[in-house]
Amino acid sequence: MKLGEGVEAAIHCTATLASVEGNSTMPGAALAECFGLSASYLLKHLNMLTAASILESVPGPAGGYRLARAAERITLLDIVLAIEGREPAFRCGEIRRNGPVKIDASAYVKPCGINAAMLKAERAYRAALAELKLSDIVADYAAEGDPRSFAASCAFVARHQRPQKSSSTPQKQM
Amino acid sequence: MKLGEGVEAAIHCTATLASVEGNSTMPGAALAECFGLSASYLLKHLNMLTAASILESVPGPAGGYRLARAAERITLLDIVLAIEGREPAFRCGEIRRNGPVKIDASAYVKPCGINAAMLKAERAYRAALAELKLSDIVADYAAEGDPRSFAASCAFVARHQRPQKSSSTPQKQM
DNA sequence: GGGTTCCTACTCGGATAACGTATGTCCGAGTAAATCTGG
DNA sequence: CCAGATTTACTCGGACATACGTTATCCGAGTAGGAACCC
Repeated sequence: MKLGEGVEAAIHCTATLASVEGNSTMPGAALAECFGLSASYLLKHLNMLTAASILESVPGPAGGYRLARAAERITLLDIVLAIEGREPAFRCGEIRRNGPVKIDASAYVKPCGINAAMLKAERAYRAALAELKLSDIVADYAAEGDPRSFAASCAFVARHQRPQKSSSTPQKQM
Repeated sequence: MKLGEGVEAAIHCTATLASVEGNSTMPGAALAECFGLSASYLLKHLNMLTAASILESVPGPAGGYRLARAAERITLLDIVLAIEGREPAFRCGEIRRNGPVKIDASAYVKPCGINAAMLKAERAYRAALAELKLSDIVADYAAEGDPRSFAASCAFVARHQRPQKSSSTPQKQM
């Protein structure tokens, strides 16, 4: 049981993007510089987040990434599933059937109890992740984090964010 | 997030070993045959379970594996941690510090909020796994599983278990 | 001077290698049972 | 016939190759901005 390295980067980048104002975007290279990561590799993860409709990408100069929806509607579960895949961590290979004595398939119509137990635990994990909204992460960071690092992050975002010409989404559509 | 293939084998084997009576043992080769696995590779996982004090191994002829303690005192969490390691699935690389602007280390004395959130979810996962006792798995299998496969498993165990010398319950059956 | 056209520079996106971990296999150390031998 | 040492066969344990997945990198497609040019 081990999560990929990209999950951490994805969460940090998503949290950072939650600080950009309006429909401005932030280039992936800036995000990579922000966390000392390889820009080329981070793009892959950001692309996965885009495919999962968590981020939006704007090509061309002054382009970049932006949250696809409000931070209140993004959970850590969304990010983890986007990066690690939606498959359950425990995959039942039905090895109970591979024994030497072959039994009729009708004996295995019921799901494997071990698989059910593991999936039950995993549902608890995902439920806990679904409770954690990105907006809460950012709020906690602003409230309990060190003011110096918070200010530095805000300054970095303000320096690298590129306002859009209201191409796709106007100011606000609430 | 993906669990290794060996976790499934380890749980199945441990559940099977819960059916052997007294202090009898069952060879690893028999367990491998029971689930159609590679014997050489299964030994590695069984060895990990032994190192975690979940199983006991008896060398020599008529040797094999046996539960180190009652099935009521073995949880799925014990097995998963023995195979996958006790490290948390989410490893915080502290990438927040790797930014271009260097800030004094005193700004990072507080733990990373993202790491705290992920660990909180993982605690929920482990707590759910700790609630699942091996005895419950076996009981559910005996109660709700198909009688044919259950009988076949019992017959396989009875055929391959090897009573030990100090056993006070001798059973001679071929 | 204004509008149009072309060019450039910057962005994301996917295809392509290198590394590390998990998987799979092999042979050696150890032990208890069975056997052989001597009394 | 019984006791003891020896042989033996079976077990686990760790060391050695292999395969897959993740990590890391590069180059190409696309777009918007800016500059040059013509009217």
